[in-house]
Amino acid sequence: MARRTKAEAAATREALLDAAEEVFLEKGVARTSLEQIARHADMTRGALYWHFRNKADLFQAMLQRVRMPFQELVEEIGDPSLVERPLEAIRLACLKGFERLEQPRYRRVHAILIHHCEVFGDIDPLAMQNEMADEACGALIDYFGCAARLGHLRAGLSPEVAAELTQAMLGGLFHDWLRNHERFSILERGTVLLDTQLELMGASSSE
Amino acid sequence: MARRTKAEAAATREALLDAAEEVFLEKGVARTSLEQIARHADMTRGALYWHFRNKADLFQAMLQRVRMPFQELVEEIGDPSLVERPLEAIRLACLKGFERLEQPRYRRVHAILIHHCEVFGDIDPLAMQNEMADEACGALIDYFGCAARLGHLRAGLSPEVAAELTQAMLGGLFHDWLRNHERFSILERGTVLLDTQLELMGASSSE
DNA sequence: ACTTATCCATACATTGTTGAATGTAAAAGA
DNA sequence: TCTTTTACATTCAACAATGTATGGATAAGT
Repeated sequence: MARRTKAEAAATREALLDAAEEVFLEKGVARTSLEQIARHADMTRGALYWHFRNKADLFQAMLQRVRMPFQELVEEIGDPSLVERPLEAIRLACLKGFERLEQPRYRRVHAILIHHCEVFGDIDPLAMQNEMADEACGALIDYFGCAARLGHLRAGLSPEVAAELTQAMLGGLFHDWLRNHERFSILERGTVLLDTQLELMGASSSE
Repeated sequence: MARRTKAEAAATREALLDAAEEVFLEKGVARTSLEQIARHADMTRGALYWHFRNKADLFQAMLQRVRMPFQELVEEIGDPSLVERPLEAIRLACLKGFERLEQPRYRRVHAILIHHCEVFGDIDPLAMQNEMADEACGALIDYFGCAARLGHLRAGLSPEVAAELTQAMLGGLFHDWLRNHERFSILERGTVLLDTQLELMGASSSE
């Protein structure tokens, strides 16, 4: 066939990634062949093997479109007064994360990463989940530690336990929602759960 | 080769299931062939196809060895006074669950179900996880509702939210631990997290 | 205008896996 | 003891998926 212009080539690359998301989410990563993905994008495997070296390379490119580190969420809020209210910083960052997750692309890719793929090639999704969890937990420990020094935490509650508790709760909510997002809105339920959890853990005097 | 006695046949069946657990956990379900499983049990695919119809049948048989419904955990405690202390019932049931999960067989199979398999054949692990989650959440709502009627819940905390909070926290802890169990003991961390969470949610007057 | 590199389709060789068919020797049953 | 069934091993046909090699047409560079 005919060669495409650079913009068209970039468009087909995006189309292939979109098709990969949809088919991966529907059939699982292992059970989908590269031909199925290509045909779903109205292309052939030739196009796929031109833009990506193999399935693992395609997968990594798919992930790279939805990176969402915890620190970025806090920085995007851009409220300097949050330094004095670390619990509120956690709350707003999580809410921002919830809003992102409701966008189809973020939701689909994370659902694939967590529920619809196994180890394959040189890709280990569990290692990626570990990295994400470690980074989130580290940030939470920092913020809860700051809250503890400011006296914003309930007496007897260590910042480590508070961070582990919050991270476990958020992770469980995350997994439950990604399993079937039609059941509830993660923004709504996440707001309720996070607010009550933070209120339970916050110092009863101030807050 | 030679035919085995009935006891020996049952032993090879168990050996095949054990081998399936180990290889599934190491390589993922989709990436392991039936030949790899058979060879890991010092057998051939002939033995496997005799005892199981196909991969999905083997998988289901593997799951059937570790069923662990929430209600059974409560009933196994067998303390009738728990009716008046529903929060303590939840606590003891979860601790019993943690102890079970530390047994290698339970840990491995659940790790496979949650982190190392996708949909395949007529088996949908996400549907199974949904069933498990629904059952656990239903039981939690019952117990927290009972606790609310007895005045054991903090004022302003609805039993539904308490149940969702607890289930999300337990689920997150579950997933984190199954991802790599070497990092911490689910019994130890689970005890700490569950105790603090229940204390946070319990009525401050009594308890 | 000419060349070249790009973008993609098509065809082919190779491999891995499945399921079933067949073989077989001993245990169970009579 | 004789037959039948069981519990596997071995072999084979068929397919599905991958990776690569090749071809072709045009956009881009000069």
